[in-house]
Amino acid sequence: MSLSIGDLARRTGVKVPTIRYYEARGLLDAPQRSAGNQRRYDGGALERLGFIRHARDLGFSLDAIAQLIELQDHPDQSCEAATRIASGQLDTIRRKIRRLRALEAELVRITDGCNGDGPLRDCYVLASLAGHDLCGHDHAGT
Amino acid sequence: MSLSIGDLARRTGVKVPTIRYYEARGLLDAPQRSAGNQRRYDGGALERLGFIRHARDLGFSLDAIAQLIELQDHPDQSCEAATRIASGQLDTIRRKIRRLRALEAELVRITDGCNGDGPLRDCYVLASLAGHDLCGHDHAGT
DNA sequence: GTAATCTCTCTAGCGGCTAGAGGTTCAAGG
DNA sequence: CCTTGAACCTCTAGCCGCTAGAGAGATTAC
Repeated sequence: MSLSIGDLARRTGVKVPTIRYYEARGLLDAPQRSAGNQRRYDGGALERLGFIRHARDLGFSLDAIAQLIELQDHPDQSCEAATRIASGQLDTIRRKIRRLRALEAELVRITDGCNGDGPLRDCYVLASLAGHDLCGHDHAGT
Repeated sequence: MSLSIGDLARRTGVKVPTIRYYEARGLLDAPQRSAGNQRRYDGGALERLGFIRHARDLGFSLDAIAQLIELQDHPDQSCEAATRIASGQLDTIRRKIRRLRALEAELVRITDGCNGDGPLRDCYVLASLAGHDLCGHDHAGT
């Protein structure tokens, strides 16, 4: 099997420049080249790129993915490190969700408080943004 | 009242380089300068920066904030535009929450499926990331 | 053989800051 | 009044994870 970068892109749903970017970042090995210097990929690259894509879809950072790939290459260790990375990612996502829910609540409060057709000088949206006094709780990020 | 950029930073919780950045982006008016070319702010700047900070905390983009400021400066119009921006932001946040919840569910499934002490070659975390077959649903972003 | 479509490398840009270099000004203490 | 040390100035570059575009060369289908 010999795939051009475009073939690989079509098969994995990862865009061509992104594939090159992953190579530059060290996530993908530099592949063989054709006589005319074009990249030619094999099944292994297809698999690895699929892995990367899937992990990206789940929100893992490229650094985390690099660590996971490193782990894959040493299959005799315990998988504890891999689960640790994954649960770290889960924590990150949960923190983001908590924060966004707080923002959602606050925004609902703000938009609901405004009837939407008065003049701007009385607009509850703008007033809420201007003064913390109308806001109540502290919604600084964590 | 005459505040240095550092005073302003302390009072609003916005860092000094960020204040200068906001000025360069046109969100803050260029303030008066001291004889030695240092920025000197008045109460209006304090208020506006508070507004920006609050809106940033709620996740508004700088562009959206620029629009809101523009609206503030024309207080005779209807406040419909302001509510529209705010509910757009609410939509954005809700979309993000939905997506993150899907990722959370998938990550829970993956980490729960792994006992955490087998060898990496059998690790359910890595296997799940490698193959979409273990994953089931499509969690592409929207 | 030629035209259409890839592909190559390189650079620059997005948002929203953050960090650092290298130099000037300010405010407080002696 | 003078010195110190903190704060300030401008400018450039870097972070993440791509994305877009220029200008040139390779490949493929007919």
